[in-house]
Amino acid sequence: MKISTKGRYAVVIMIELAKAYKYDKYVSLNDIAESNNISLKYLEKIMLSLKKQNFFITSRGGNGGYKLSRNPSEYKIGDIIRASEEIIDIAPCTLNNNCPKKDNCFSFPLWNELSIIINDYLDSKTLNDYI
Amino acid sequence: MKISTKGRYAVVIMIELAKAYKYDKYVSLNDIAESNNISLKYLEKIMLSLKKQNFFITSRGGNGGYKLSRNPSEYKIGDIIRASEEIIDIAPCTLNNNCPKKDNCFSFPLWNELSIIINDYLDSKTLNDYI
DNA sequence: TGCAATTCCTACCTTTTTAGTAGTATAATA
DNA sequence: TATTATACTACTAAAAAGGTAGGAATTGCA
Repeated sequence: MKISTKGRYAVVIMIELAKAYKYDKYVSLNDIAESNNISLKYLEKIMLSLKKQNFFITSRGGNGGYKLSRNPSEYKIGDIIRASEEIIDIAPCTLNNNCPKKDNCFSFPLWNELSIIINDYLDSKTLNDYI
Repeated sequence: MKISTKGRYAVVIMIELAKAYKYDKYVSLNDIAESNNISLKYLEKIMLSLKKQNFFITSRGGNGGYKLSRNPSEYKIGDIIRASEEIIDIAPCTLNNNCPKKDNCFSFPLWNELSIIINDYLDSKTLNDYI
């Protein structure tokens, strides 16, 4: 039971962008890769997932990179992790919430409540809390 | 981010044993496997992990099986999942809690707090809550 | 006594997921 | 035009997940 590097790196990247937000400057992935000791190519791939959500605006070429399109406080950590294609769900029954036996299942309340606790926590925090 | 079948089935099995506790009867894995639609062989393997913790006493042969060695209220759900060899930890840094950079890490507080929330929840519940 | 039921134990195996890497195209800038 | 970036597609090795297979040991019962 863990959050994969994909979800974790996504948050790390977004925190870096959040830190640069007040300077209104583009941050290149190369900088993030080096300062966090993560492969550039892998970060590029993760960015591709996040890109679909319009989390940031980009610029190619020299002095280019990524910057947030909104204030850091408007990014929930839960949204970032979900966007990275990491599925935040504890069991198949909590993911779909459509297990036919859930009303007679003794363990469903456990997985369901835990899942809610985790999601609520991650949705209660924004990038602003980690700058 | 999910709990594997190993950890989930472990809890399912233990709940079944907890339900039978008041009758002081052995429950065979075959019964549990059939009523929960899980392969017997796989359950056997999971039991092997749990066995190390002296969670239950066993009897072979006809009318044999497993029964809890203590009152259901004395089994924390967290202990059961951990015994199943499922590691309940969100990131490497929360598992060892010895990342050299954790004091300067912007995301450590996030993973650390989430990890604590999950473990606290799972340790706050016992089998008695799911009978 | 012998057979059926059951746990105990080791080894193996297939599929999926994780965690990347490689290569190239495209765009901006100096 | 050389350099610095992102954008995108395809591939891959290693690990983890989710089992299966086979048999040995033990016990209860007819």
